[in-house]
Amino acid sequence: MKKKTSRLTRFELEIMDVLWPLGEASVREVRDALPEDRRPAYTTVQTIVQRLEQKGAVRRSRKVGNALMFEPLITRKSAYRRLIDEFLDLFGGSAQPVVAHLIESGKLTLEDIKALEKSGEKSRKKKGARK
Amino acid sequence: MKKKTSRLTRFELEIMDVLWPLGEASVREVRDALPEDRRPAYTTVQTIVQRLEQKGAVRRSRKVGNALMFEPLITRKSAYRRLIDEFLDLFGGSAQPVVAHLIESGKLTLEDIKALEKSGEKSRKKKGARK
DNA sequence: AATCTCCTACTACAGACGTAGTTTAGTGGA
DNA sequence: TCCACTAAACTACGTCTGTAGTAGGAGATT
Repeated sequence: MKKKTSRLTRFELEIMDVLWPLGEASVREVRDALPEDRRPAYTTVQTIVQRLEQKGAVRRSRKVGNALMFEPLITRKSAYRRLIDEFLDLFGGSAQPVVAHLIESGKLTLEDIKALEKSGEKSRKKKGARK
Repeated sequence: MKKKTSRLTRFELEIMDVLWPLGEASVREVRDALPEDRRPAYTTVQTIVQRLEQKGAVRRSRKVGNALMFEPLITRKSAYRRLIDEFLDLFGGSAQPVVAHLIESGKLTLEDIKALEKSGEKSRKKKGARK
């Protein structure tokens, strides 16, 4: 059974967003990949990576020189899903009020919907099998 | 200019969800309105209401007996919007990945979106003058 | 007046987060 | 071999949240 990975915070997610595409990275690489403006201290990134490790979201893959490499243990999809589910709980678990707001505020346009319609159909057809 | 009301937490939002429909309520009334299972101590609710007061989300409206009544200072709409905006920031500010996930997980159907889009259009037309 | 009750005010506290300094240890070159 | 780097490990700390206890006031009950 899937290990119950706990919720990721904003910053943790940002770091995962670096790791997911790279497959693996050292703390320094992660830090360097963050936008230059608000780029935290090396040790700050290190701390967060450690916390991600404790949470079971990443693990040490190998050592390069004297630096550890970290790789994701959870998928972007599962992390996103988790966040979204928790967020929806704030609104009684229903997506509708949220989406209504998105539309009302113009954050979601007809174009978006059309695009989603396409990819949504495709992926729904393609995957009868699970997750 | 609009006062910068800070973000509401899950529990704070739950309490606002009691206050919004009622218009005003005492701490006891708020507490009693919460679901009987997980109903926190009286003083816990009191603390949260006080924090809501500090955050500028509610204010004391009047005194009934020896109890204070509290009324919302912010609208549900603005609070929701705030939460949603912050949440979207987690995903780079775009609604699309979120909505894509909603669709994929079956939490939202295309029909839902279309229905919402219609009403959204209507309300957007209706109100050229904002907020 | 002495109590009882209910409410407000104040205080507390642990765990999560963002943030980072300090100490220690491993590695590659001089 | 010894040093300079750089990374890992540990420690720290303020703020926010959920959670609640305690002290003290004001009205209701004898």
